[in-house]
Amino acid sequence: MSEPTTSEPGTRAARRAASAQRILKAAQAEFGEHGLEGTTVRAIAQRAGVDPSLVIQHYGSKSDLFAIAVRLPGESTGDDLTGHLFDVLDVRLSEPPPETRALVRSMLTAPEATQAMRDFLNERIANLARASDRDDAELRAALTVSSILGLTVARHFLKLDALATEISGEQIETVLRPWLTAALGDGSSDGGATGTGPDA
Amino acid sequence: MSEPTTSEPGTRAARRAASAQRILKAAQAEFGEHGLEGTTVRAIAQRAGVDPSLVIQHYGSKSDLFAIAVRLPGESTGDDLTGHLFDVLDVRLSEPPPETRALVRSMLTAPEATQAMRDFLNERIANLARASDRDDAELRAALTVSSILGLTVARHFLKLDALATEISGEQIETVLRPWLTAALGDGSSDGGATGTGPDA
DNA sequence: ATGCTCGCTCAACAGTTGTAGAGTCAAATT
DNA sequence: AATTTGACTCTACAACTGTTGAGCGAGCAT
Repeated sequence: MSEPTTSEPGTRAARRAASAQRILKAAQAEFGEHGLEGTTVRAIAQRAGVDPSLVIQHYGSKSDLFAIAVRLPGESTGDDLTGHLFDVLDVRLSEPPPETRALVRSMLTAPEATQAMRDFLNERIANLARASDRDDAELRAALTVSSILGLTVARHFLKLDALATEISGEQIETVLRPWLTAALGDGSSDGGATGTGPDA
Repeated sequence: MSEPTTSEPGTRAARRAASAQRILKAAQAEFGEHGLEGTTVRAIAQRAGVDPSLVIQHYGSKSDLFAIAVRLPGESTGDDLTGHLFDVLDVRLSEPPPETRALVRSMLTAPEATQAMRDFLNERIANLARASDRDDAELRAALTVSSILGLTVARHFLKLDALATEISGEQIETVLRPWLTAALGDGSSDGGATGTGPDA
């Protein structure tokens, strides 16, 4: 009686949206652990506590769900994507968000993920290179971004001993940041360590 | 009449060995392109020009074949493994060997490959760190190795624009090597460059 | 030449996969 | 209260997976 008719979030449509979200979260987690090919629709459904066919009903297909779970960028300039890899570096390196985990996990085996990662990193490199006037700026930017990628993989996916989750923290940033900034701006044969002057 | 009895490589056993090798090469190529889960025994067989069941007859199972195709190190100190990742850096960065491709491709999705990669890189880091006396030597070694890993992934698997196969060559090494050596030996806040003394 | 050996293929199976369609039951509408 | 809606589950299917065992046919020893 109290509420109008159609599209107001009441109980049935809200529950449906909640289901969709639960499925999406489950999918991100599962994709992030086992990759696109490694995760089954049934596993996602079980994790979300629903029937496998409901997953399809909601998202059309496993591939579509993956694309959404990973937020494949269309061709945007990357406004909210500016973080994605770099807040893993800039802010603090604790744990990558689920979407990033899902994307990185599949980037070597799923063509869609490879393409998405390639696009993302290419753009990131171009942005970085644009800030420098060196002639090898692009190569240096690529090396920088590659290093960050390697660090993410080594730390959060391979879980190397020296980069264990608890051991490091911001110690990594302390060592890495001047390294990277030097690599971007400073030449190899040039003399001065002209970094931004990090605290001792 | 001319030849003895049993194990001399004549025509039938030699052909068998040749088949085994052809299967192995096909497996490495296929694993290197699509990863462990992404490649089917049938695809390997077709590439080798044999029946799928022969693949199993030769190598027992798909997992066993993968382990051999990737040469999972048991616990050895890594004598011939010293190359594997570093000759991709040191010698010249053209194309990783098939075994490396197969291993890297699956390292994020196949637990066996993850473990193998982890072991390999951990040991590599330990070796590198042992050559320095800094207290953060291990962390710096890990960062160095991670960078190389990231570069390999970005260049040969993601095929980033700025690291395209033809564009770079040894230019990458020119830029990267002093960068890495500096990162290993030289501190950001410390004054003295007490490293091994890079040329130029 | 004859019988045996054995590298290889054929056919098949049991399990798993993504996905479609019919059916169910509670909630919303009248 | 009766009816319709629609979110969800059940059942099923066709395709594909790794793997097995029987059988074929060429190479070997006698």
